Amino acid sequence: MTDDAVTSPTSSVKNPILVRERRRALIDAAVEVFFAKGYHACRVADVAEAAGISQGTVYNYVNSKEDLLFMIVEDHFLAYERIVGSALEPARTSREKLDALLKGTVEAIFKYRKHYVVMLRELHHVERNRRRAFMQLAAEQRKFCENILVEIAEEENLKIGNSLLMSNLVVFLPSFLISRGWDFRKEVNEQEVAEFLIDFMERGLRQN
Amino acid sequence: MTDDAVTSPTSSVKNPILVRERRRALIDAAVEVFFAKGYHACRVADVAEAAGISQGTVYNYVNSKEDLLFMIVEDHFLAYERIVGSALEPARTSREKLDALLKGTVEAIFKYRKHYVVMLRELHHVERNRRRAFMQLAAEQRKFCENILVEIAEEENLKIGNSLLMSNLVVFLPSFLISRGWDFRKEVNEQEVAEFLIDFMERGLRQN
Amino acid sequence: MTDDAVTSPTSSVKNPILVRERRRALIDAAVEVFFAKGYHACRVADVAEAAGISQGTVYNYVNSKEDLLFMIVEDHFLAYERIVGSALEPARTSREKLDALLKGTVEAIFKYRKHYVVMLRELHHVERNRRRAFMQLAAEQRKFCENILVEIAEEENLKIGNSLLMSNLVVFLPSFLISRGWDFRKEVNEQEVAEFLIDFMERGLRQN
Amino acid sequence: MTDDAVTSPTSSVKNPILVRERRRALIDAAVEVFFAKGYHACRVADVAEAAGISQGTVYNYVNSKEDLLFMIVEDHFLAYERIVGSALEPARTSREKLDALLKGTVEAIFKYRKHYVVMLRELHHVERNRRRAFMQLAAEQRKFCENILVEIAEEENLKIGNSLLMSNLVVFLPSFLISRGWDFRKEVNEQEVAEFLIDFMERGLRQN
DNA sequence: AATGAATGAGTGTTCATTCAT
DNA sequence: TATGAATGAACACTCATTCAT
Repeated sequence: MTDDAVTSPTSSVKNPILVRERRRALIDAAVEVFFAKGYHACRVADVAEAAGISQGTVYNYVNSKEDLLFMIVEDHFLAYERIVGSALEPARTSREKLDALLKGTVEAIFKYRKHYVVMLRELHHVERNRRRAFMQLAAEQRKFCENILVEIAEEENLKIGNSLLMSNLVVFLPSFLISRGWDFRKEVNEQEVAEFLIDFMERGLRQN
Repeated sequence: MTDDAVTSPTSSVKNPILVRERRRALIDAAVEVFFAKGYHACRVADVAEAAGISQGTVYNYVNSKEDLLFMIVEDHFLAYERIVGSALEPARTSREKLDALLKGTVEAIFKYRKHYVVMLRELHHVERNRRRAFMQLAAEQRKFCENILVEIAEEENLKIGNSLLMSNLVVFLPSFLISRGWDFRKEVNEQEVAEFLIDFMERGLRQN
Repeated sequence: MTDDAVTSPTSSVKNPILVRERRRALIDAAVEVFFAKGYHACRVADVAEAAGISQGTVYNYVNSKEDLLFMIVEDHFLAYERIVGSALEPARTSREKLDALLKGTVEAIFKYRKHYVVMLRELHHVERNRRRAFMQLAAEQRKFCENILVEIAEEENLKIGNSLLMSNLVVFLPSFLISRGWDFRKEVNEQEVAEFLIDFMERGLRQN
Repeated sequence: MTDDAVTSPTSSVKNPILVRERRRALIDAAVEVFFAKGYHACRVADVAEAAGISQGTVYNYVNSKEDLLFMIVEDHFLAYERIVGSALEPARTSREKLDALLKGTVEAIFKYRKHYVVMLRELHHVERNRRRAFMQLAAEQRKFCENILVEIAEEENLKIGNSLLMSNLVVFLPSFLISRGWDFRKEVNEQEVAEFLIDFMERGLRQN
C-alpha cells in the first residue's frame, strides 16, 4: 500500500507559491459553501466562484470535487495539531498540560467549527483508503491525548479509569458546541460553554 | 405556518393498514441503505428493492426521496420518546428518575444508532421548514430532560450549575458511542461504554 | 477471461421485445449520424433524436456511447454472415461457391457501406477487449473464405499462391467502393463496380 | 473560393527556418500520438510534449488542433509525390514506368503507413473546404496514374478495361497492408506482401 | 394498487484556445 | 519567441419523478 494514495491532491500547476495560494483560497471557499449548503447541493462552480477563480481553473489545483473535501479535513487536522501543540508548549507541570490539552482541544474545534461540521457530515464521501488514513490520524491524535492523561494520572495519583474511553471522550466532548449549539447559543456565550465543558471534563476525570 | 408542511408525507393509497405496512418497510429499508452508502449515493430504486417493492410504487406512499429521510428522523424521535417514557414509568424517587433518564437515553441512541447516524449526517438535506420542526422536537426532548434534572437537583439539594447546558449534555453524550465507537469497539464492549457514560454523567452532575 | 466482457450491452429494460425494437432503432440512428458527422462530433442526444426517443432513454438500452459503436460493428458482422451465408446456400460446385462468395462479400459491404465506414473510422475507439473480439470475428470470416478458396483451388487444379494473403485480399477488396467511390461514383454505377471487382478478383486468383 | 482557405496554416513567428523546424517536429509528433491513441484521445498538450515544446508554443505555429491533422495529410501527399516521382524518373519504357508506378505507390504507402492510417481515420474531421481540396489532390494523383496506365496500354496493346476504375484500384490496393496487416503480419513479411500485391495488380491489369 | 419505461434537468470533468508575463 | 496558467464551452451520464398500462 503506497502512502501516495492518501496524500494531498496533485496539481498541474508548477509554481508552488501559486499552488499554495490557490489551494488556500479553495479550501476557505469550500468550507464556506459546503458548510452553508452541503457538499452535494454545491456545484464545483459555486466553490470556484467563492474562491474567485473560474470553474475550469479549479481542476488545475485539484483532481476532483472530492479532493476539496479531503483538503478540508486535512486542513482541520493540521490546525488541531498546531493549536494544541502551541497550547502545550509553555506547559510544564502535568496539571498545566492537562489544562492546555483541554483548552487547546476546545479552542481548536470551536475555531474550526465549520471545518468540523463539514468533516463530520461528509467524511463518508471520501474514498475508502483516504478515509481510513484519517481515522488513523484521528486515532493518533487521541493517543497523544491518552498519553498525557496517563502521565498526569500517575503524577497526581489520580484514577481515571479506562484511559482509552476517557481520552476518546476528551477529544469528543468539544463537538458538543457544534452538535447542540443551536439550542443554547442564544442564552450562553461561547466562553461560558468552553468553561462548562472544561469543568465537566475535569470533574469527570476525578474518579473516586 | 401550517402544520401540514412538517407532518408525515401524504399517500395516494387509501387503505391505512397497507400504508402503515409499506411505510414501515420503506423506513427500515431506507435506514439500512442510507446508513450503508449515504443518502446521495443511494437511488430510490435501491430503497425500493430493499423494501421489496418496485421503484414506482414508492411514490404511492411517499412524495419524494426527501420524505424517506424525514420518516427516518421522525421514527427516531418516536422511538426515543417510547424508550425513555417506559424507562421512566416505574421510577418513583427522583434518584430513580435520573437513573432511568440516563439509561433510557443511552439505550435509545444505542439501539437506533443507524437512524441516529443517518439523521446527523443528512438532516441538513431536509427542507428548511421541516428541519426547524425537528429542532423544535429535539428541544422539547431536551427540556423534558431538563425538568427532571431540576426536580432532582431540588429534591437532593444538588447544584447542577447551568441546567440548560447540562440537559443538552445529557442528550448529547450517548452519541459518543456512535461518533467514536470505531476507535474503541474492539477493546470495550457496548455495555461497558454505557456504564462508563452513565458514571461520567453522574459524576459530572454533582457540582460542589 | 470471460466472454461477458465482449457481448452485447446490458439493458435495464426487461421486456425483450421492447429491447429488440429500441436497439434496432438505436443502431439505425447511430449509423446514420455517426456516418454523417463522425462519432465524436455527434452527441448522444443526436442519436436519441434520430431514434425518436429521449436522451435519457438511450441509457435504458445501452451502457455508454461506445456501446452504440459496438452494436454497429456487431450488426455489420451479423449482416455479412447472413448475406454471404444465403448466397452460398444454393451453390453446389466449387465454382459456384467461389462466385457466391465473391458476390456475397461485395453485396454485403456495398449494402452496409455506412456501417462499414463507421467501423473502419471508429473501431479504434472501442475498448481494447471488445476490439480484440472483433478482430477475432473478422479473422474467422476470413478463414471461412480461405477454406472455400483452397477447396476450389484443389478441385479446379488452380494455383492461388499464398491463400492467407489471397483470402485477406478477397474480404478487403470490396471496400474499394467505399474508399474510392467518391472519385468514380458519377461515372460508373455500382453494378459496374461490382462486376469490375469480381472480374479483377477472378483474374487475380488464376495464378499461372 | 480563395486558395487561402486550404493552404498551410499561418504562423505568428517570422523566422522561416524556425517555422519549418518546429512544424516538422509538430508533424512528426502528431503522427506518432494520433496514430497511437487517435486524434480525439490526444490533447494538444500531448503533441506539444512529444514535439519538445510547450502547449502554448504550438499555437505560434499552428492555428488549431485541426491544422495538425491537415499538416499530416499534406505531408503524406507530398511524400507520395516525391517517392513516386523519383521512382519514375529513371524509367524509360512504358513497362518500366508501370513497374515504377506500382512499386513507388506501394513503397510510399508502406513507408508512410502511420500518416496513412491517421489520414483514413481522421480526415473527416478536417473542415469541409479543406477536405475537398484533398479529394482534389488525391484525384490528381490518381489521374497521373491513369495517364501512365493508358500510355502503357497503348504502347503494349493491352486492354485494361475501365481505366478510371483501374487507376483507382492501383492507388487503393497498397492500403491492403494497412487495413489487413494485423491478420497476416506474423506469417508474411512486408516484402512478400509488396510482391504479392504487385503481382496481383499486374495480373489483374491484363484483361483479355 | 403496482409496475417499470420514459423523461430531461442537472453536474463533474475535459481540453482547445487565449493571453499576460 | 516561449511559457504555462486561466478560461468556459461542451458533453456523457445519472436518477428522481411521472404516467400509461
